Amino acid sequence: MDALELLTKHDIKPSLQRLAVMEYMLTHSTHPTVDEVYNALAPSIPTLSKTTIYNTLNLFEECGVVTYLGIDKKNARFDGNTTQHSHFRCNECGAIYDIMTQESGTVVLDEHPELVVNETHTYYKGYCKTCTKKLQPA
Amino acid sequence: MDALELLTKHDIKPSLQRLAVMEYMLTHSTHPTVDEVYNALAPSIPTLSKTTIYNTLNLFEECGVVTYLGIDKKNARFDGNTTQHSHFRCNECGAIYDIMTQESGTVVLDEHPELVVNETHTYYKGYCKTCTKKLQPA
DNA sequence: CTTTGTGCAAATTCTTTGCACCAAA
DNA sequence: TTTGGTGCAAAGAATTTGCACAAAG
Repeated sequence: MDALELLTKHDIKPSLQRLAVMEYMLTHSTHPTVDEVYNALAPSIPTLSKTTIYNTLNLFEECGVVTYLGIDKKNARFDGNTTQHSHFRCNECGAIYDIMTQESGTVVLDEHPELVVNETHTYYKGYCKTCTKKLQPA
Repeated sequence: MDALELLTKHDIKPSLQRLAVMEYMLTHSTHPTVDEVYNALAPSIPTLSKTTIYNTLNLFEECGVVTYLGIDKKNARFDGNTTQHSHFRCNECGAIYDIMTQESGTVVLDEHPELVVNETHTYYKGYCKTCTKKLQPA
């Protein structure tokens, strides 16, 4: 599904800026911050403002077309891939990897059947291959 | 294990302030923010500064005696319970519940055996009993 | 003494808000 | 026109930093 279809499907009016942000999110699985999206798009949209990136990503998140990631203590990160998967973050270099996980249907918490679960987020933290080597040289 | 033992075991010098913060974290499973800890302790330690709470909680987190929770978009939250469990956050009222989960030993990600996993964080988001009722009255 | 923790104030960073202007229906 | 999006500048909030003083060994 391309950017235009996705926005239309969610009743989001497809402005130039919104299409550009959506397109960027769909083609970059880097879990970018607001700044990263802004810096990537600003050259091609000279009048672009960071406020618009905030507006747009917040709107997208409310509509469920991107996901907010709380994995990074400093900045908000967003993921354009809303299919079921989890994330690994390297404590050393900060790189974030996608980890594929099984689709699981409706989640019911055994001990808390009264809690209605809409989203499940799983974050792994540790060290990536490069940083493991760097920190424990042969 | 009490606050003093815990700090000593991690080679953290047990100042008055640090003991008070650790004690608070051990006796309040409310996943408090820096502000909440500060407001709770300030009356009994009149000279207390918020900087000290930041210093202390950051130190504790580095030493692994408290856990940082990225579940709340606005503020950093901390958990004095470092045993294996996950969290549920109500999208409506913001309440955070502990969800007990099975102890699982060393985690190895099937498709990424090269990633060394130190921590696994699972967050559920949805609606708690009270808010479910409120939003869908009989 | 010497090291280390504390706490004030200032600085930084991230994010939101108010408002005027622009664009599209 | 009227509605809604954009973007600037300012405000707001959370967190960090620099530095002087205090405390403990």
